[in-house]
Amino acid sequence: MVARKSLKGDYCPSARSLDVIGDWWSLLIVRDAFDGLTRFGEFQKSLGIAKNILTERLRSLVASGILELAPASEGGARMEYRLTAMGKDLFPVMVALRQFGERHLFAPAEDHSLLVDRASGQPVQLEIRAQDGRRIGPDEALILKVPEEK
Amino acid sequence: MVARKSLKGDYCPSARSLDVIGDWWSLLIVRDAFDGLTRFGEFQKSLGIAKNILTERLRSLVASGILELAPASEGGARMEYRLTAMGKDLFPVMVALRQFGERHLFAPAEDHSLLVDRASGQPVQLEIRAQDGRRIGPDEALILKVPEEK
DNA sequence: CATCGTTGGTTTAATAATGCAACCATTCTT
DNA sequence: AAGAATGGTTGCATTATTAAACCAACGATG
Repeated sequence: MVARKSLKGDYCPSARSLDVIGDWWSLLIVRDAFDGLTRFGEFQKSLGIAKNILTERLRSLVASGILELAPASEGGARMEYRLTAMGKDLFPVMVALRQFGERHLFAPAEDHSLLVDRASGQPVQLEIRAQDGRRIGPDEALILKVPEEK
Repeated sequence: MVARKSLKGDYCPSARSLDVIGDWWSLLIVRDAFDGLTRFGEFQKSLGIAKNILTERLRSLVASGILELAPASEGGARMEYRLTAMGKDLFPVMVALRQFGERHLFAPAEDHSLLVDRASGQPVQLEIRAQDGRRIGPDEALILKVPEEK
């Protein structure tokens, strides 16, 4: 491999996002973080990831500003990994992935975990809307390219 | 690597989604497909991906039901890769990634491509709502686990 | 209809990423 | 103070990705 291509310079925001969280483990770590996990060992047990890889991914997520390393809330000298405000902004990504998986990757009768509104206990929904409130699907949308700089 | 772990059996729908599109290239291919690309060569040029990897990823996306291989619309014997209905359901994932990137991965003055409503030309928005219409953030939501089978 | 360029790949060899297991220093527990 | 748990690091084997060369089929051109 001649060095994995970086997408940092791409003008497509999705590409830049993937540059930060687009590898095999990062989003799973983030998912677990949304799920309340904070400790190295918790992630390691939950994901079954190799420890050296976990070390690197956590470091990378911290470096990107998605996680932060804070003194553990229970006092001890131990540290814990927590989602930053930026990390919490990945929430819609997680919900979108979840919704896709629910719709297409489970048999009709098969159980799966469910994301609910804490207040009502009812499932939450994700919607894409135009500014006038119309729901927008892929065919009603259009990507406006930025002019090539050169 | 001793065989990358498969998440097919996971009860978390996000994990299963990542099992299908969670690798380094697949979502970029899907992004380009949303962007209207259909041909092998178009993807290859757009992404700068090695051809053998592109071959494998396209095959995998077809096998997963996200893309389909159809006779090219312009008549010839050539084929083209098109998003299936299932593939189009990844739209919210793309929008969510885009939104995250726009918010956090660009300098204030920096240009980026923009997703707009085809009808009005105005940017589209992604929202997560409870059934009563309240907007929901990560702290108002809760993942209901399915009981461990064993 | 013979040739040439394009498309859509496959193969090969080199290098990078990942995994596993063993090891280690520090912190908790008892 | 001894032993276990936590949070890593290191080395080696295996897998994935890459670039580059190669190739077969198709289309266009003369």
